[in-house]
Amino acid sequence: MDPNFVLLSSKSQTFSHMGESMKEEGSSPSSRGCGRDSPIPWDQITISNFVDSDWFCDEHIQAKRARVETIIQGMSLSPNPLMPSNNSREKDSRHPTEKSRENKRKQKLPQQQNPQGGEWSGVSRGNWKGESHHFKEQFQMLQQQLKHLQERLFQLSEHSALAQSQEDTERKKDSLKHRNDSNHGHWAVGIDQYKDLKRNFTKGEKPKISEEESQSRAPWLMTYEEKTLSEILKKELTGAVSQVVDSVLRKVLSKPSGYQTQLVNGIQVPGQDRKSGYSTATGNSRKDQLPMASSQNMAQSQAEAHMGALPLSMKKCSDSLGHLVNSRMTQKSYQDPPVNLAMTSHIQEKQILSQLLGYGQNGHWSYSPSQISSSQATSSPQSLDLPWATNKWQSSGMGQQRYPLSFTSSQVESLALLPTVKLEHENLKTDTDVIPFSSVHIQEGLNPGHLKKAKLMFFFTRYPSSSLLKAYFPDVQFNRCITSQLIKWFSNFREFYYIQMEKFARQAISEGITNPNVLKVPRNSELFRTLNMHYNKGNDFEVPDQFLEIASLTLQEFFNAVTAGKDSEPSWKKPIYKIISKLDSDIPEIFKSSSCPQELFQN
DNA sequence: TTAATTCCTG
DNA sequence: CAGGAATTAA
Repeated sequence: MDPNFVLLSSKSQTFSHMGESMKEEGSSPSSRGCGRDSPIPWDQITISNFVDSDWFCDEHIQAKRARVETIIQGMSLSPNPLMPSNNSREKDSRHPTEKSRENKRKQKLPQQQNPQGGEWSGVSRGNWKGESHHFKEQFQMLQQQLKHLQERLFQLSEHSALAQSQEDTERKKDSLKHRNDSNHGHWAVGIDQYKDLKRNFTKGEKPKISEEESQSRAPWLMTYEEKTLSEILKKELTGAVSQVVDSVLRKVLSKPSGYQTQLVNGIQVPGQDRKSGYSTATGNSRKDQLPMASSQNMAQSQAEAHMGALPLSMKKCSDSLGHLVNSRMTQKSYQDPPVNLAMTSHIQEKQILSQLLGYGQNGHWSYSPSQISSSQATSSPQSLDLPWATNKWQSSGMGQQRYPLSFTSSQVESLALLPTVKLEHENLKTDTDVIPFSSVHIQEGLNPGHLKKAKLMFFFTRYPSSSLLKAYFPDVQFNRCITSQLIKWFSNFREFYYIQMEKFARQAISEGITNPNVLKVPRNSELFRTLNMHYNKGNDFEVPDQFLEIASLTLQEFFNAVTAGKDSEPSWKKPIYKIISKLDSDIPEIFKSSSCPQELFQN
């Protein structure tokens, strides 16, 4: 599945706003100087620094408060300010030629896409308008809560700095113990007035950070009081935010009941046949509105039948990148709540929230892989290593279905084939434990690994259609250029193939052979060696007998034609081409794997 | 027109 | 193997 890169993009995108302040906090020398520098994720940095290092840097408190407020506002504000920068980044990250090509297509197609897209967003807007209001209200509630917390914290910090009696600390100890025991007295430290709010917002679900974990992660020189405050703040913030997010999602997911069964693109809906989902989709279905060629659809469902959801790239080959991305993202928001809430990263949730709030539509969510990789490469690993996101992804199994989570040696080796930027990206991910959907992410272009794979595929198909190629290169982002490049590859393969056949056929004739039936291509023959050298350099793959038979037949056809003196005719090879073109066979399913060459070589 | 193919060249 | 020209089929 590729929500991956949609998600990744959204990660970098959604958080770029708040990330401005956060990253600054996590990595700026000043904060490092105050707090002890430790490689902890920034979500923790922000919180623990907030209560920790700020105890020692009082002059920063005001600034940090402002930051937190900015963050919260950023969550409820329009992400629109992000859009322009993102778009420009997307464009800038592309090659000029590619860019112009995309632009051309975008100018050509809008008539077909926009009406559908517009109708689509109109519908969703209408359905979710009421929800949006509610969400905004909840967010405002959150903001207020946070302000209260900040004020409270500020007061307490002052108070504790002035008069920190032993009696006090003893009492805090007790309350902390009590909290550990019962998990009820979250506000035993004297913030009782927040108890009710806390209950309202946490509703049984506890933040993942356990007491021990957070203590071991933040073993600062804190008093119990401070620790307690830290814990409370952490739990409160994470709990409240996730609660709101979850409630939002619950409402959204339960709302458009009809969509759920229709928007099953790549998403297994229990009790619902996915293919019937395709066929019975109505005009309201996103799927139907995707401007895709039917052949692509077929290839898609065929591929999906074998490997689950396809990467986004396959859905983008009709050049309607943004529209398709958008629709796919929305599909995610329709997923089955119980399952997918667990599988949905916070990034996704925030992304969805942004959409629910009325932003991020009209195809502005489109991202090129290059943009994603570049944005990830430029952001700090820590900012990417969001523990909750990682945990949820690891437990989701979504990424695992299509993307190997760990690097085998061959996979690492294969990375050497990737473009430089991609390689850096991969390494970054490896280092930061955020591997899931990035290990085999969508390729913008074809790399030597793809060439290798294509050559092996030639053993099975000499005349692959573009739809077939799309099906067998799921990790490639198909566009006009890539498609024709692949087609050209096979054309070149054929060229070499036919040249060899003609050459050896003539050679046989010159050797005085009269019976074409003796012309074979045994594995010890020179012809085989030549072919194997060309298509299977390194002998990584066992040349199928089927191919050798076809080669023999080709050889005989050339032999017959030349013997009959047809080679004097203008296009005497054409009949031979026609014969051979009908001899394509099915390609083994393993070739559909995005990490195909490696898997083949391992076996 | 466009995509696919072949042929030719580097 | 890529690029370009020419041809062909849709």
